[in-house]
Order: sequence, then C-alpha cells, then structure tokens
Amino acid sequence: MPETLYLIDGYAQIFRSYFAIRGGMTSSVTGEPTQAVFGFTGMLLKLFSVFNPHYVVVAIDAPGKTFRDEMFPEYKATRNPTPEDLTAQIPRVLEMIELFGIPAISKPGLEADDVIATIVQRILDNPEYNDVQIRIVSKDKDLEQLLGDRVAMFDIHTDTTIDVPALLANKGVTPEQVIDVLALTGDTVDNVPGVPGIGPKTAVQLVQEFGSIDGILANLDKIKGKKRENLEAAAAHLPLSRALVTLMRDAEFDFSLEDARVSPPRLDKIIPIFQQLGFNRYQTDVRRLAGELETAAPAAATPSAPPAFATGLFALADQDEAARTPVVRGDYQGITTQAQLDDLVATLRAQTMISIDTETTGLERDAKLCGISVAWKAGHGVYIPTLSPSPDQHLDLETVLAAMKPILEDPSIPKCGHNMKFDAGVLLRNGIALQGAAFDTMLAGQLVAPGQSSYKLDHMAQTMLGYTMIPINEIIGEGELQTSIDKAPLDKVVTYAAEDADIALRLTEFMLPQLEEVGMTALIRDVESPLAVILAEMERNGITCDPAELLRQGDALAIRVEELRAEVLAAAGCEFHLDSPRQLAEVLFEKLGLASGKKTKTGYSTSVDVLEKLVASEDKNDPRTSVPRLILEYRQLTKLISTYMGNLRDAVHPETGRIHSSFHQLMTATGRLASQNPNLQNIPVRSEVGRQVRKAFVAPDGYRLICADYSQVELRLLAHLSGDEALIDAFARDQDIHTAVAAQVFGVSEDAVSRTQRGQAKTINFGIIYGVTAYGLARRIDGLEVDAATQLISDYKKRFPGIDKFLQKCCQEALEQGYVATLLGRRRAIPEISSSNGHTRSLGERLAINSVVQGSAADLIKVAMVNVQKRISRDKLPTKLLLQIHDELIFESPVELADEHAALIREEMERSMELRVPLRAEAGIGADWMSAK
DNA sequence: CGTCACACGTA
DNA sequence: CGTACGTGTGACGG
Repeated sequence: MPETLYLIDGYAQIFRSYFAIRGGMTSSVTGEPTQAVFGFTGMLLKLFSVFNPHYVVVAIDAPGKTFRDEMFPEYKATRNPTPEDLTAQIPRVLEMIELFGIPAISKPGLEADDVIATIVQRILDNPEYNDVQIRIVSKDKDLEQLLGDRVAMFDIHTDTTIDVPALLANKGVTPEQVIDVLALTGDTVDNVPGVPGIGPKTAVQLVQEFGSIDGILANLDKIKGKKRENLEAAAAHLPLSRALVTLMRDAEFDFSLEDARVSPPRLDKIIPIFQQLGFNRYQTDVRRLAGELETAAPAAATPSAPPAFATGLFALADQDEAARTPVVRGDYQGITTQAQLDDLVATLRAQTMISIDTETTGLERDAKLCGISVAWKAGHGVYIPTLSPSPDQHLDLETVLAAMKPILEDPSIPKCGHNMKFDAGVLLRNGIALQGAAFDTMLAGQLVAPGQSSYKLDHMAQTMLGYTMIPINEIIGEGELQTSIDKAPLDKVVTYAAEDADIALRLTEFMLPQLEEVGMTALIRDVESPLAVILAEMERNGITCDPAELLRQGDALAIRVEELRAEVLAAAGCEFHLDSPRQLAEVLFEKLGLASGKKTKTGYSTSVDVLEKLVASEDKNDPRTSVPRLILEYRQLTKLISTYMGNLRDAVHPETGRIHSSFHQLMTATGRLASQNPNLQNIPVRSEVGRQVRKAFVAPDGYRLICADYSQVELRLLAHLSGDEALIDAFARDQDIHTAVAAQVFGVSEDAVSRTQRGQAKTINFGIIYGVTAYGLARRIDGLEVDAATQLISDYKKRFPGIDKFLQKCCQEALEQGYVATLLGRRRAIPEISSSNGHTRSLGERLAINSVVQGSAADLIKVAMVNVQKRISRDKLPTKLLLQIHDELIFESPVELADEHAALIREEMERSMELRVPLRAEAGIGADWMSAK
C-alpha cells in the first residue's frame, strides 16, 4: 500500500493565502487580521479531507542570513518587505500548524526549499520508505529540480500536479536541466543574476540543444549575434547563479517521518481558536475531519467517508448517514444484445429519475457518438455501445437510437446528468431531442457551491462523495498514444462509461437535499436543467450570417478610416499611433495643449466622455481642435471593423453558413447568460453605422427572424420586488414609465413633463437599479450639481418610499446573511458589504441591489425560454430559438407562420411569471436582424 | 509570448 | 463616485 507524504512550503502558502483573499479579514473578537490564517487553514482542511495524506510536513524559511547570502551578498536584496498585517499573522499560522499535529521544520541558514530538498533526498535514499510517494505543495519553479518517479509537485488551489512527464511536456526539460535553465534566466525577484536577453524560452531552447550550461559554453561558436555576446559576458558569473538556484539536499537537521504521520487535530484546542478568529464555517469541517481520522483504520485501506464539500459560501446541513456511507465502485454492464436492450427500455419506463451520459469520439462539435450510458439505481449502471473496436460487439446505432428515443424524448421521465448541454447536443446530432432534463449535477454544483476550482465530474465525485473515478487516460491513453473511446477495449469502456452515469446519479442524490436546503430545487429542476438542453439546441441552430454584407460594409468603413487617419495626422501635425491611448494622450494634452485631460490613472484618459467634452469646445478656425472629433469617429469605425466585420465573417461555419456561438449558463455573477466565440450579445444597435452590422444577420429564404423583447423588465421587477405602490400603479396604468416617474419627482402632471425631465427621470430609474450615488448622478446629468442630485434622489425616494425600503432591505440582507437572493432563489455572495473600507462597502451595497434586480431579470427570461420552448416542442412548431440577449429572444420562423408565432412568443414571455405588475413583450419581424428589431 | 490596462460594444 | 459581460489593442517585462 503506497503512502503519501505532502511537503508544504510554508511561507509560499501563507503568502498565497494572504494575496488570494482580497479585502481584509479581521477577527471580530481579537481584531487581528486573519485572511492569511483563514486561507492557510482552509488549505490544510482541504488537504486533509480531500487528499487523505499519510504524512504532512511544513518547511519554513529560517529568519536571518542563509548560505546563499554568503555566496552572494545581494541575494534577495531587491525583495519587497513583507506587508505588516501579514507578518502579524505568522505566529497564528504556526500555531495552527502545530494544532494540526504537523511538524514545522526550519533550520538557520536554510530556505524552505532546501529543507524540502533534503527531506526528499532522505526519503528516496531510505529503502524502508520505498513505498512513500512525495507531493510538494508549492508552485515555486526552483523545486522542479526535485521531481522524479516518486516526487511530484502539486498546486492544491487548482488541483494540478506537475510530475516529470508533465514538466517535459510543458517546458521540454528534465528535472536536472531545470537548474541550468534557472541559472541562465536569472530571477529579478530573488536577485539572481542571469544572462541578459535570455528569458525562459531561449534558455530552454539552448539547454535542449546543448544539454547543459557546460554544453552551451563549449559550443559558443555555434551561437550567433547578441545571444553569444551576452553569454560570453555572463559566463563568468554563471557558476554562481547555478549555485544559487541549486537546492541543498544534504543539509543537517532532525527529521523523522513517523513524527509527520497524520493524526486527528486537537479539537479541544482548535475549536476555541476558530471561534475567536470567526472561522465559523471551518468548525464543522474540522469536527468531521477529526471524526474521520479517529475512526479510520490505521492502514486506511478502505475508501474514506465523503469529506465535507467546502461550500465556501453557504452553510449546508450535514448529510444524513445514508448519503455518507462510503462510495464504492458500482456494478456495471454492457448492453450488446437486442434482448438486453428491450429489457432495459422496459425497466427505464418505470423509473422516476434516470441518469444519462454519452460517450463520443472527441469533444469537437462533430464528434461521433460511441455509446450511451444509463443509471437508475445508485451503484449500478449500463453502457450501450454504438461504436466499438469490432462491429459484432455492439448493436447498430439505428437500433439503439430507435429504442432509446421514446425514453429520452419523454418529458415525463425525469433525467439527470453531468453537463447535460453536451449530451443534449450529441443526441440532437443523432436525431434525438432530449426532454425531461431535471437535474444537471454540474449546474447544481455551481449553484450550491460557487467559487470552486472545478466542476468536472471526477472532481465533484472526489470532493463530494470521496470517490475516485477511473481517469479517462486509463481508457484512451495519453500523449502520443491517445486514442478514442470507440477504439478502446469494450470491457474497460463499459466500466468507465457506466461509472459516469452512476456517479452523476449519486451526486444527484447527494445534492438534492442540499438544493432543497438552500431553496433552489425549483431553480435547478424547472429552469436551469431544462435550459441546458435548450442552449444545446440554440448552439446547434446558430444564426445565418451573410459574409458578403459584412465584407461590403467593412470595405466601405476601411476607406473612411484611412481618410480619418490622414486627417488626424495632418491636423495634429505629427506622426503617431492612433490606436495607442498613451500616444494619443501625449499628442492631445502635451503637443496640442488641449484642455488638460480630466481623468487619470496611468496618465491622462482619452475615453469617450473626455473626448466628447473636447469636441464641444471645438474651434472651427483651428483645425488642431478637430482631432478629438476625428478620433471619436476613427475609434468607432475601427472598433466595428476589428470586433465585428472580420471576426464575424471568420465565425461563419463553412458548412452551415451560420454562426454558432456558445452560451455559458452560470458563468456570470448574476445568473445572466454569457455568449462566447463570438459574443453575439454585443452586436451594435445604438449608432446608425453600428446598427448596419445587424443587416448581415439574416433569415434563410422562406424564413423570417422574430425579435421579441421585454419592455422595461428590470424596472417592472423593481416594482414587483419593492411593492412600491406608486411604481406599481404607473405600470398598471400602462404609462410611459419615465414620464410617470418624472411627473412624480418633479411634481407636475404627466402631460406637463418636459423632454429634459423625462430624460433625467430615465437616468435616475436606471441609476437606482445600479445603486447610483449623488455624485454619479450629477456626473451623468448635464448641468446638475451634486447638491441638486442629492435633492433629486431624496425627492425620488420620498415619492417612491417602497423602493427606498427595498434598497435598504437588499443591503441589510447582504450584511446579515452574506448573500442576496433573486426571485427564484439564486444567490450571490456579497463579502464587500462588511468591509471596513468605505469604498468597498458602498460597492457591496450597489452589488447587493443590482444582483437582485439583474439576477431576477435573468431568472425571468430563463423561465420564458423554457416555456416558449416547451410550447414549441409540444406543438411541434417549426420555429427555432436562435439567440438570447438578456431581455430579448431571437427566433427563426417560416415566413407564413411568423405573425402567428410572434404573437405566441409574446404571450408565453408575458405570462412566464405572475408579478404585481403586468409583463410586456414586443415582437418585430424581418428578413434581417436590423429590420426585425 | 503571456499579462495588464484601457477602450468600447451590448443589456 | 451605478451593474453585468467579451473582445481587441498596445505596452510591458521577460
């Protein structure tokens, strides 16, 4: 039974914890800063509970001079001093290490890396420890020289391991060569001299070519130019650099592996300290850990009980005993005969939840289906191959699809799975429109425990169930030898594939009570999971794009851009790079001496508002003052060309003639969708030139685009959420909302509201949703002083007292619970709200408000998408959903049905939620996106 | 060649 | 000194 020793570089981890947790944390009891202690303790808890180490040692840099300072007095002379509030936390961290029973080793004259190197060497040299694997918890490149068969480096924050093959694959060097590469490169942070002009890339290349520094110096004649000169000049000090980066493996200090054996943490000591420091959420984790370690058999040969999933944000109830029983490998079978398939289908009909997974030849858009796995009882699973090394080992693809189709398309049979968007896409390509998606474990994980490093199935199985899955590489190999699922031996694939479905099912059972606990059952079951399948369809649908139109527009713009460039250079009277804000600032504010730039950060700002101010003071008689106006137009056009014309054309799929962007469901902080590759949610609309881009998005012959958007969703949600009578009343009367608000705020009748007043009301309305301040409002409304803005906001709050109460409620909720929730219970943590820094705290207040409103709007349109799509598939309508742009849905519909379906879509959108105000949606129809809007 | 800051398109 | 995104660019420091 191999055992594992974890060697932790103490200070490196403390530093990382300190900088990783933004914003200060202080103990409410002692007032001491705690974020480094918190991060480090969290790291230890994760190490113990997820990775089940047998031995752990922390190596600590000794204070004072090291042997390297004697070699080279300037060593590390350029380091920045350690921040004070970090130094203050170190004793606490050391105390924590001791309470966890971990030896902390440091020796005067040595750095932690040398301690680690020496321990590694002693373990390797001692035959008694032949079964001990070593994992070094650090990212320090110096330590890569220690890698070997039994020695790997491990980044516990990202769960990435670097071993010898990984080093070779990523950097192209062996552990022995690492020293030479480091010596050549040098290190500005540690003040190790290297060779000027030689960075990591060149150093690796040289070492690869000549084997070592000695090899390089012996072959200087083969190197030419600047490189050779630099090498020759640096040759004399290279031995010193080499010595500085070489770790000492034979240092003398006491070390006993047995002392490092993991033992249960001292709860009686740790719990009070956690309480003192305010580490409330760690208390349950450490209790559970202590329990596990005490009951664990000394040999630790049995699978460990599932560790606490570090939720980070939300306190979860303890799992009941049933769910905590150790998870062992299930019983998995292949379905390879007609009789087995018929049997399976009959069984599946009777289930209340089936877990689905597909295996494919790869991850690309056109990957072929290799088989389908299904599980309906924890610990069991089947795999139905449709492609395997030999045709007599599996049933026909058509046979399998025909048998499974009625099950998979039956909305009354609930399904779960991991990343169902992927499987739905695969099935769609095989003519099956998945229905009944009710629990996507990946999405559930993201909802219930945001901020994790990974939501891959194997990672979640490990952290939530304490179960180690079969790595894919065990099936298809890796590197050069990697094949694909269809070519691997079927018996192995059956186990691997069925395990996926089984584990997704077990994760579903594990997480369901958690979701219930945090009130997100309906969100995952009725909205997010079905939506995943819809997104798969949208991605597959894509939107037809006419590249010729883009090309035509792009060429026209390019001509104008060249004119503008010439005009600017002429007016400025000098050559410069128009795209460089730095150079532009220099020309505008120094050379031309235009009204000194308003904003600064790393120089003067050249943003739109600055330039617009300058345009306002343009002097028609002085051509030099025309530069800002010309630059604004230049910027607008180059933006269009670079971001839209070229990219969109490249994104058109050669076979479909469509752009298939991908939609990410839970990437955003508020629950909105994100569109990527390309982003189709920011196609221009506001400016006339920009809007033309939409002409290139067209419906195919015989079809029309339907563009349906909600009117004032966020304000309507504000009315609903706040229950403000005046605002609800305005919506109930179906008034123009900005006019109605202006009438209230300015105390005039609605028909007496001026354009300016309406405009100001509109600015305030939007401002409220974002958590506006008086200063910000004054900046946005022309000619409004801060005092007047303060008055305006206070008038607004007086007229709409419900809104004011709602804003306060959001902030209070964030403060008390640490998070805010949307209409459907989606949460966002707002740690900023309890910051001692006033700036951060007011940011927290704005986040609290905006997250509720924007997030609820995201909930709403997601529900609408599910409902519209339900109607479309129920009635088998030929209209297809193509895009979502936050409050807007774009469909493609046969021309003769467009009117009817536009009405249907509006209807579904308007009744997707029952609010205290009516929902309004409008729909336009056109042959292209511009005319449909 | 990767990262940062800035700028700017959308809701 | 309102929010949420994705993408393109130049500058910077290897």
